Amino acid sequence: MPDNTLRNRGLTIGYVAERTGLSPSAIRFYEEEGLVRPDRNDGGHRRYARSDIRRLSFVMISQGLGFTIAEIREALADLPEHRTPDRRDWARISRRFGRVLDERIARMQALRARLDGCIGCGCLSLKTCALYNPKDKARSRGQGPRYVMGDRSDEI
Amino acid sequence: MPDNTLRNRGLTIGYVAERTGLSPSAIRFYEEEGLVRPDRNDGGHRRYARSDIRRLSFVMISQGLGFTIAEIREALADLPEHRTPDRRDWARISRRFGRVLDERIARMQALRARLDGCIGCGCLSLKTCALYNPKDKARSRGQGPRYVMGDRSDEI
DNA sequence: TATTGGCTTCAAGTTAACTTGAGGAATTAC
DNA sequence: GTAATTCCTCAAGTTAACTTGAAGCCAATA
Repeated sequence: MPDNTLRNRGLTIGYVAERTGLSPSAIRFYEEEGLVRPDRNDGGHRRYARSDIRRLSFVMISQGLGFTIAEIREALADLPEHRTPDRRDWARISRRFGRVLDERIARMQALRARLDGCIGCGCLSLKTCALYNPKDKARSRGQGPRYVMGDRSDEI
Repeated sequence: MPDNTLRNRGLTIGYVAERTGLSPSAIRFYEEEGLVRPDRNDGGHRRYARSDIRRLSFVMISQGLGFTIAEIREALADLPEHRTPDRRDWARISRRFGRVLDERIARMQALRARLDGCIGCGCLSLKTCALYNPKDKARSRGQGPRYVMGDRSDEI
């Protein structure tokens, strides 16, 4: 009575899909993206290791935290290739993601504070509007001051 | 000497683009999306009102805050159609967005806290993993407990 | 052995928020 | 009046993260 999860050594994509909740197409896509590297059996079917379930779970959790596949791939690149990743490995990656999350929260709070400062203003100019002017956008197209959200010049 | 910003009553798309920093194609796209409704002159060219600069600035700011076009459209639907929006209008919308931002920050902080709780765990199961299990995902495909990030069953 | 049913590849579709390009008309400048 | 801009529409391309479908092997089962 062969275990139907193990066919010709390794887990089938269907079983991994069952266990992770991902669709087979998503798992294949993650392979294209370099997040997993399953073996193949003689017939050309993918065969996964048990640790791939862990990897894929990490992918799902990371996505839930708002990370892109590129970021996740980079984080997973830190994992040992031939050793099963252990708690310490995951902890390292998690701490790294935690720091990124902290930065994001800080940025959101800064935006939030600026919005608070701007509520009720309504006639902001580019020169003074903190919301409009966060330097990370660098929208300066054309030179000279452009007044926005206001009617300070060239009234119609 | 006609003001080159006003051609046949109203602002040209080029001028509005200059003033907002948006590209003409983006402004046309926002029209398709229902964020602005310019007039047309006899030749079929778009003619914008001055208040459209304000609307478009609001769009840009809102996008910087992370809102989608659909959300922005909904917010702008609150604005009076034929009256130039005033400070009170903007303040109302801004407060609404502020509340949404607050929620987002809270959610991020909750995720952050869960990540902290999970660092070092490494062998989580679906039953106990707070990160994997946020109900907002509702990933349950197929019934029965699925263990993830762990090797608790069917060891290879 | 035959038949399901799972698995394979590859191409194309999906959403968001736009951009790019083609082909042509309107407007402005000289 | 003519050239140079600017604008028009419409179709298709772009990125991310996948899904869907077609056409056809591979594998488990009766």
